[in-house]
Amino acid sequence: MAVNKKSLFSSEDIALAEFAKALGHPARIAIMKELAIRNECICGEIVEVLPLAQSTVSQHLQELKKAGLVKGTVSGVRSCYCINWENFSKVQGLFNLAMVEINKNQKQCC
Amino acid sequence: MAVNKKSLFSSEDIALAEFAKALGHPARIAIMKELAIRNECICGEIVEVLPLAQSTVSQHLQELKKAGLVKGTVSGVRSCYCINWENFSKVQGLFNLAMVEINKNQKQCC
DNA sequence: TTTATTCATCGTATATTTGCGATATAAAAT
DNA sequence: ATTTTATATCGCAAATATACGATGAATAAA
Repeated sequence: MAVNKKSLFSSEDIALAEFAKALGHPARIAIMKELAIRNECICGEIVEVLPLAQSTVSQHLQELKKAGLVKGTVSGVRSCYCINWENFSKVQGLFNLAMVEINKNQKQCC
Repeated sequence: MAVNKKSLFSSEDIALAEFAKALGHPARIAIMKELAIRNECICGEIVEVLPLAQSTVSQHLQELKKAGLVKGTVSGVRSCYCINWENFSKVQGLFNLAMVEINKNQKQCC
């Protein structure tokens, strides 16, 4: 039991769910907001702002990276993280489209 | 350890994350899409469309309900599910606003 | 009244996520 | 060369999610 059935869904639904899941934790929402308003996205500064341990923040950053919403470059000892605009805008656009589609003619049956 | 630290974040971030998390599984994306295009949202019909067992679909529906994206009414033996437009539109709007805010002036530091 | 239908919930197994401290690695500073 | 600093990763524990079959509850049909 508890087999992974996710591959049985359409690739669009999988992609939308991956985007949503990546943003499905307040820490990752906070990280994205923080990255969006900073010029300098040094990892340590993100850690300072969040109420979580350094290793935990690092993990959340890896997840955002895995989902393609964020990219990182090392510069010396520091690690600089940025929103991966190319991908983020694209996927966020697709998500938004899906939401608009759902919102169309709001059928109410009960 | 593995304590739940979610309450340490802003209520806005928590709300946004809850919305995203509710949509963070392809089955729940598929359910929302299905509900959006149907006049009659009988539970059994949703089950037929998804590649999952009845009990699993029921669980996913409960999660969407818990997140306020869906509401259900019993009509006889049947159970009718609908998108909770009032709440869905509101939360989806807030999420969209947050995304727009993030997208503003797309700072690139690395 | 008995039987069938529809759906929710329980119990359970497994998988995944969340979180931390400890440790590793690699550059920078001394 | 040694120490400090910044960050990633490992190992672990606990929490949560995913999935199913079995069972329960309630209405409808026979």
